[in-house]
Formats: sequence, structure tokens, C-alpha cells
Amino acid sequence: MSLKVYNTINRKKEEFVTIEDKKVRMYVCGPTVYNYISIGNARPIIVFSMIRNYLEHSGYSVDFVQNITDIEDKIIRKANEEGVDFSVITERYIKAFLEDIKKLDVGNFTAMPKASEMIPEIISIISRIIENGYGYESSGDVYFDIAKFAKYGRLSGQKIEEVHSQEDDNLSKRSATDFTLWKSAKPGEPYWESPWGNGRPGWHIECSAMSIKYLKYGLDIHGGGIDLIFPHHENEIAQSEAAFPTEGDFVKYWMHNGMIEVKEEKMSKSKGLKSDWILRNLLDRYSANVIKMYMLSTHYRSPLEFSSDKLEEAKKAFEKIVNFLRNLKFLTDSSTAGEYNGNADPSEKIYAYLKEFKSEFKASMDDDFNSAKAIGDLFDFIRQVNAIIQSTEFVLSNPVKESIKMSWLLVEECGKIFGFDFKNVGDPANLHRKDKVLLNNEEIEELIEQRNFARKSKDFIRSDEIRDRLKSFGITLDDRKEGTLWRKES
RNA sequence: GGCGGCAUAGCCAAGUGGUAAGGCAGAGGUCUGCAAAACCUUUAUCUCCGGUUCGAAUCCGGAUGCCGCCUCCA
Repeated sequence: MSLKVYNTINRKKEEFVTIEDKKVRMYVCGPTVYNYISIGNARPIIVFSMIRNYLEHSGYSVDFVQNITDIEDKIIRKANEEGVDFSVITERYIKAFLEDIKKLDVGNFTAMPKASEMIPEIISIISRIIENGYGYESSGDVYFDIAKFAKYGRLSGQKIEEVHSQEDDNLSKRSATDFTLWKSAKPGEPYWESPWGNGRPGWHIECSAMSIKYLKYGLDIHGGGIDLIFPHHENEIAQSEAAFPTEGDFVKYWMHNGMIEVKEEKMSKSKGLKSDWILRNLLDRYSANVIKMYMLSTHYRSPLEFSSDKLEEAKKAFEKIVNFLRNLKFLTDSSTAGEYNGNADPSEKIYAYLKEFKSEFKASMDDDFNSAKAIGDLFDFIRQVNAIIQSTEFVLSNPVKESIKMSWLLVEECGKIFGFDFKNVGDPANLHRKDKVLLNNEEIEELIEQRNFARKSKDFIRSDEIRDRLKSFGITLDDRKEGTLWRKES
């Protein structure tokens, strides 16, 4: 079975065939740095990271570029409000953005170009558009002449004559729907020199310039939020193909993630950010793993509601995986306790589940990156294996231990695609963020030993005392017959 | 006005022609000294109406409700 991808431009799932064999060049529109990024901005980053990871897992080598928009009207407005140079604003929020994605543990982009570092390329591409007859200069501004580009509207399905235009539109444009490629600077605004005078690039042109510079013309995948289809991506197609009219399609697969909504209200940075929607505030309360679980439990194209209930659910769901892995780890670390003498050894069953999960997971992910289904497959597998390793008849034999190791590796491999980090699962002290060391691991182990001694002596008052004491430090115990596991509570 | 999308259990969410995955919550049970973790059982005919089909949540038509874009929001 082969990978299928929903292509926005044709409104259907298509078989994924790369332009160059086994190589994917993908570009995703990044944030405009005039504020902290919201949970909404995090969705494309998480989603397209998952997509990149799965493509690599499937044997592709992937070049993944995301831009940073650091020239834009809202940045200038904010700089004026604060009475500082625009670079003060962009530096502040670029730094914050980089910290956020590091903490989220996503991205790992091949390149993250900034618009401000791309001016020569932008000027060059605008010049080509003008030379090819698709752009025109008018008193210091440069516009794209939509009427000249016959394919305009192909992506969004918009007809030019139906598109609403701004009320107080500039009369120097040939048509109200023509969009800006280069904007002349007003006094006090930042500017760069150009053949058309001092000014700055329009928003749409930077993505064309950056993707072509870093990935060459002709992308396999171009991604972004569904809200960017019109006009941003429509304009990108027009600009890029107008600049390189003989090079074929600008993009092969257009992919768009759904919006995150709050109580039927779209989460929009431009309408003001509530503190709950700011990613860095959420990262203080929820781990990167939990935020990814929340996002990827819904298909990437569906709208996703934001609520703390949903994050709490995701947290519990993620803990279920962690508990499972902790048990596997505990068992593989245990010395082998027994053997199945002639009875059916459950390792064969585990291998069968393993195989089934592997193929279900692949089928789900191959179907337009259906992470929600794939996570369901994972829980199916977890339940099947738990039923074995948690049953009273369970005996840890060497073959079982081996199959459990394989289970761990497979879950880790699949989790990696979603960006889950299980590194600390076997090390409970480091399981959660913001740990304060009140008891160290040795002291905890010592108390557990004392408790188990008390339990053996049927001194349950003493054993419960110890358990309560550990509980007061936020440590929960799980008794298995092979021994006692402990974990920190969230 | 134009373009597009969505409607599945108490909540969330897969499923796009063959008789409804999974998670959370609830109820009952098993295991446990008691817990915890876990497992088992249990909880839906898929917004409504009509059509196509041997057969539809799934295709077509219509209705209702909701949402996004058409303003340089991912």
C-alpha cells in the first residue's frame, strides 16, 4: 500500500509521488514575529513535523524549510507603539519563538530563513515578474497584475470578479484585486533600497523567494494553515509561476492544516491573544508530549477545539502510554523469573500483536497521515500486551522478555514520528518538568525496600505509612509480583 | 453575495458502500493485605427528509445548524 496525500488544489487524496526519487522538498509558512506564538501557530509546526518524520520513516530524505516573517505591517505598528526600532520587536519574538519550538521539541528545520535576509532574492524575483509582464510599477509600489495570470484562482476556487476588495483601495493599481509585491516606504518606516525606490517587500513574495532559494523551484509539498489558501498561497503560485513560466507547477502537493478554535471563535493573533493561547504559557503547564498528543489525536485537516479539558484528557492518554512503557522497561530490567514448561508461551502472541500493529499503523499513516487513527492503533496494541503482562498467570521468561523489548522498540519508533520523547520513562525522577528534588532516588528505593519488608511481615500499618509518606512527595507506587515500580505524579 | 468545510455515544474522535476503532468520563467485575497500574463486561444505528443500491454513517438531491476564507491571522 502506498502513501496517499490530500492535495488541496485538487480537493482529493492522491498517491504521493515525489519529483525526485525518494527525496521530498517541503516548505511551510512560518509565523510573523510580532508577538509570542499561540497554540494555533503551533499546529502547523507540530503537524508538518509529524509529516516530515513519517516521510523520513518511510525512506524519504526530506528538506524542510520554514520561514520567519520579520518584515510586516503589524511589526511596524508594534514598533511604533513601543517607540523602538522594528528590529527590537523582531529580535525579541524570534528569540522567544526559537525557545518555544526548542521546548516543544519540534521543527529541526533544514533552514529557517528570515524575510529581512532575503531582500536581494526578493528584488530579483520581482524583477523577473515585471520582465515577464506580470508585474508593474506604479509610483514606487509594485503590483502583480492578476488579469495576466490565467490560472489565478485555481487553488482557492475563487473567481477574481467575486473577490471582495478593500474599500479605500489605492487608485494606482490597475485592478482592485492586484496585490502588492513591493511597497514604498512612508516616512519613519523601515526600508530597503530597490530599483523602484526605498521600500519593503509585500508579504506574499517572501515565501516565493525563500522557498525557491532554499529548495529550488518546484516543491513537493507546500504547507500552512487553511486560512492561508486565499490569498496568500494563491498569490504565491501566481508570483512563482510568473517568475518562472517555463518551469512547470510551483508546487505538487498543497497541504493545509485546520484551525484551532476556542468556543467557536477562531484563535487569531491579530484579534488579540489571550494568555491561555500563548504556547509558552501552555508549556509551563503541559509537557511537549501532552501538547503533541492533544494535537495529533485529531486529523490534521479537521478543526480542533482548544480547551483545558482536552489537554487534561491528552495528558491522561499520554500517561497510559508511559505507564505501559514503564512496565515494559521494568520487566526487561528484571531478572528472568521463570519459564513456561510446555504451556503456550505468550511471546508468540506478542509477536503477532506486534506485527498486526505495525501494519495497521502504516495503513493509518499512509492514509493522508491519519495520526488519530494511528494513535488508536497504538492503544489497541497497548491493551493487547497489557492483557498479557498484567495477568495473574504471567511468567517472565526469556522469550517473553525478548518480545517485550521488541514492543518497547516499536512503540518508541512510532512515538518518535509523533515527536514523543520517552527517554525519561525508565528514570521516574526525571519524568516531569519542574522537578524539585526532595528525596533522591536512593532514598526512595530505600523506603520502598523497607515497605516491602513490612508487607512481607504483614505489618500493613507500617507499609501504608511509608506509602503515604512517599505519596506526600508525589510518588505513587505500583506493586507487581516481580517488584515495586514507582513514579512521580503530575 | 462568492468559495470551501463540518454535523458519529455524556465529552473527544477514527471510520467514505457490507451491518460503528480508540481516548476520557460512568457502572459492574477481576487482580491486590488495601491501593496503584491493568484487564474484562457494559454505554450509539451515525442532524433530519428523500433517492441510488441486494446493502449507506459512508454515494446523490434537499433541509436545518455550525465553522473557515473572500481584510498581509498558522
